Amino acid sequence: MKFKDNIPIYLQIKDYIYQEIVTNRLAPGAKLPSVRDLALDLSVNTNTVQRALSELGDENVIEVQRGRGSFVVDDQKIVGNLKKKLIIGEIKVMYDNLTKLDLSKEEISYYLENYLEGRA
Amino acid sequence: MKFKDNIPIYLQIKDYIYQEIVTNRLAPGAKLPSVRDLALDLSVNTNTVQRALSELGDENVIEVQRGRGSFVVDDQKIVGNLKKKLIIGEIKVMYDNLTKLDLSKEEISYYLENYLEGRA
DNA sequence: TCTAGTGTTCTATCCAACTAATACACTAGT
DNA sequence: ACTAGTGTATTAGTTGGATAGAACACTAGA
Repeated sequence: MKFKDNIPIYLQIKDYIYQEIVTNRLAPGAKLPSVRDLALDLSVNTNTVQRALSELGDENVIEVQRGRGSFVVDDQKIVGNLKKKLIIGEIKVMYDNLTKLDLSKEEISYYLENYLEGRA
Repeated sequence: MKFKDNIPIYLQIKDYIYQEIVTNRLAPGAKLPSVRDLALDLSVNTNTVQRALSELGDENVIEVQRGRGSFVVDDQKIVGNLKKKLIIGEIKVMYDNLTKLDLSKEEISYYLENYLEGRA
């Protein structure tokens, strides 16, 4: 996995795991790879993975069990809420940043339609 | 000015100046505050401002003149292109991130409409 | 020519993120 | 009991961003 500069790796790992969960590649209740395996896969240090998983545990997105492993929270509703939260979060950041450029709601709407058309 | 953690301050200063230019609060050809004044205004170190301005200069968004000051590039077309580039950039990041959550173009469109409605 | 205002450079220090290597603590199966 | 696999913690070292303070280099006007 390739990481962007200027954004802490442990945050990018969190995002990666969010994605795996929301897309159901890591289903509710599923066991995550061990911190050591993840570190190998992502070519980062164990401590960096540890930090990411630890925060995900604090957020109740995964359940971290000493000696057993880490597991996606086994609750479809929580996962659904997470997905919605991530989606709205992305849209809000975009909207707020465009607002800072003095774009009106109508202008934002216009640019969005244009962009989506280009993806047709 | 308040800065976010996890994002280098000099990058946030760049974004801030982008905004000032694109919104015409800093018109083409206008003189920017000195690095020392900017550092005071933003409550950061001179060197941090220096780094931001230096990069903006490399990008030809401003013209940095030793002994005179820094000036917004005096070319309406360049400013216009900058604005478009920033807008498309914001939208692209949002779109790509939502795609990573396995959302289809139609789903993205749906969530966007919903969000914009809520801002009516 | 002097001076105030500007950008530029340098040295030193601090801190968070990251790495490396190792050890510790717990769990489950044999 | 032992062992393999797991999360957790510690100590040490590197790097990039940010700070502080000072000096240098250039410009324009008095």
